[in-house]
Amino acid sequence: MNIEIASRQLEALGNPTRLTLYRTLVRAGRGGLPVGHVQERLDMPASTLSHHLKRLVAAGLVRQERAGTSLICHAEYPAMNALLGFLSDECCAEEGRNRGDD
Amino acid sequence: MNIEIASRQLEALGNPTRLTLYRTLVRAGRGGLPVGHVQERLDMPASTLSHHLKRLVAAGLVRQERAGTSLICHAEYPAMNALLGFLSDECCAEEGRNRGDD
DNA sequence: AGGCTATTTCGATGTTCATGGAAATAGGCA
DNA sequence: TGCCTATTTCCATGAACATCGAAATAGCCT
Repeated sequence: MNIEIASRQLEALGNPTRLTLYRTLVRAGRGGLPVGHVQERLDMPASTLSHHLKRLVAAGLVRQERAGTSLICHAEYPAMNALLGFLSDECCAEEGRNRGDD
Repeated sequence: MNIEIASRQLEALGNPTRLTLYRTLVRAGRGGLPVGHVQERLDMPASTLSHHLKRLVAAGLVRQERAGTSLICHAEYPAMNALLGFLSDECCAEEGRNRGDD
């Protein structure tokens, strides 16, 4: 994990539509959800959904898997955990070093 | 915590410059860091830094405190924890409900 | 092959963002 | 008050983004 990857993932999640989409997939669990199912659930145009999904996939937060004519989308839990770890990582690592009074 | 706030915070972190900036403050710990100190450390123009800092403050991720002519910046740890919680929250809440075979 | 459904790509439009120099402001000190 | 340092606001520019309809593509089934 590094700044480039982390910021790309955070940017991908930093849009209300995509965050809603991502959380829908996170809630769905390991079984995932077909694109069409997500579209109905979130009631958005297919092209818009596809666009956002592509960004989440490019960021490594979502994986897609073909099942016939449908595409099943899964949240990539390991990626999410790595990102969460990166954010809390090194918290306060320099604690005190800028004050020197304790 | 809700989608609006969370996505705004994630968007704020979703830029390499701001993420670096934020992590610098997170590492600094409770003592915080003056704007000028951050500027020297990250070697960026003051106006650019101020712009990014403003976004982090607006998102509620950073708090600023005057100390004479300097402004001390602190990472808002509770906000960070709330955001991390929101992301992992409800993970797999619907697990199995879309398949019905177990 | 032909048709059907699921999904993506293309293209256009308006919006927001990132950057940084120059000028303005805030606070402290003599 | 006048000066000095710290920081922000203003402004302009180029780049990236969000949205969505229409057309294209992918994969199945008969």
